[in-house]
Amino acid sequence: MDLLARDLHQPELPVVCRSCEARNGGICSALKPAQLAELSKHSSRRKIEAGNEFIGQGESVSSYSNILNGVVKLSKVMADGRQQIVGLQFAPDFMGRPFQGESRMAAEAATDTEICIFPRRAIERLIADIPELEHQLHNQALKELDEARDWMLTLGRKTAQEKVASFLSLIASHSDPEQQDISSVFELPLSRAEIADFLGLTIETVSRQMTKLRKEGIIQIENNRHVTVPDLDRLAFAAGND
Amino acid sequence: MDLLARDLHQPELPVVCRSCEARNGGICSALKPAQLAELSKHSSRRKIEAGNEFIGQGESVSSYSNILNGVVKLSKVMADGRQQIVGLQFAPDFMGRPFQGESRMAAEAATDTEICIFPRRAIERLIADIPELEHQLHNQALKELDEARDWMLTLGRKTAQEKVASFLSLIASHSDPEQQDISSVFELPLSRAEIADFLGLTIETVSRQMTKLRKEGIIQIENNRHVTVPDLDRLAFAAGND
DNA sequence: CGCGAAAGTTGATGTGGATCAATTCGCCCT
DNA sequence: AGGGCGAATTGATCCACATCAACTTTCGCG
Repeated sequence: MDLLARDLHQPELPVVCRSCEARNGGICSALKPAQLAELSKHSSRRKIEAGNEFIGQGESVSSYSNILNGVVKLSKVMADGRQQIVGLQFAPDFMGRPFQGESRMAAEAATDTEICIFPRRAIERLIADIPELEHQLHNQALKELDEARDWMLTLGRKTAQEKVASFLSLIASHSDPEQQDISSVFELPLSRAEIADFLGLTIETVSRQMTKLRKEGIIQIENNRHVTVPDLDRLAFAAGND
Repeated sequence: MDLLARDLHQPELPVVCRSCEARNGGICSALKPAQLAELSKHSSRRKIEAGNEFIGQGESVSSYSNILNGVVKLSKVMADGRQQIVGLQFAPDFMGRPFQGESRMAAEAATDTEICIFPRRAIERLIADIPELEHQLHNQALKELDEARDWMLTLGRKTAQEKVASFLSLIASHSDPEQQDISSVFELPLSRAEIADFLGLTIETVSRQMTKLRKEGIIQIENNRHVTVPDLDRLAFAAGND
């Protein structure tokens, strides 16, 4: 990685993953400065353009990474091409899982994304030394498990309308501008096709339900991607969350 | 727990959770004998009849437990009664999650079940002392996460036929009689209604698809619950796994 | 600025699974 | 064995979402 050298010579980046430290939940926040400095010798920062797959399904994993910004989608594909997105990861999530040789799904940048890459070995050595690090990863796994199970309810039991509203709620809850309690404005990180793959629907049904929500005044959409939600409670209601 | 005293006085149970030790993955297998003896002072064994809910959705969790035998279903319910089973747990899975006050779903015994209960405090104290224990729980969480994501593909993208076949494959893979590679015989741990809630279908559709699989010779069913699969590969094929 | 491709929308029609409605089966109880 | 009841099956019909097809919007690019 030639990016490594560059990062280390920028004075404004004294340690790699300063970004992680700044946010809660990043893997680096469990490390002491000395450990962080050690880790930073082996890590590098990388930009990935929207649409680029960086871990293929069934591929072996030789590195792990923190997401610094952007959205990453995790997906599974069946032999005949049917696809299901099984998770979305936002900064500062940690990706790749220690002590497991190969990925059981594909990871692809949904938006332009920056990640901080750690070689597999370095991470596994650190985990052996620092119990707090495993605790942190364990918590992230539990968080992802909760999200996956919530989504199972959505996939199995909700109507198309509720699914689309649930998706919009999910994205709204991850749009950083400090949790507007009532309203929210954000850019959709996914295309209609990707939303369909996340919700177990077709593009057309997603489009129709978005139009319906728009006509009911629950959302406004500009340029396909820019969404305004005037009343998050109404959206949550449409999503079936009481 | 009056059961506690009883267990401690049975000479054939010198430490609680002997059963866990015997199987791989139980929480006790990470403990040294001394730690196990200590833990056993606070733990107790309990039988739960099929159909009994023992952790309600939104209830606070004051104990954790190992499943010794039987099948436990984890489910979520919407306000209007729609239900989704989000996971099945088999022995020797660990249930309840440390450091998290309340359960986000209900746990109910699907079959008659025996569990070994540990008070919340005892477990959390042990975890602080024994990194290996957290490693073990982390691994279980990752396993459950994989299962949840596999099931998301099933819920979102498979047909009713494939869903039912996927379910039967899942149960077959957990029926202990030493992994018959080609064929398998087992009792269904769930009723048709529960299978429907697991698959995001209705009772009638589950029944029709079972009939169809039966008529195609992929399975045989006796007395509603007793299933014979002469060729597991054919079943896997019907489940959409290539 | 205007062309072209990709993405999204909208409409018409088809269909897999839901819903409604009888039976039939399996099991407990005496 | 027989009666009663919940669970499961089977059939008829319906409808939410898929599919197929045409059209429109957005956006990159010379």
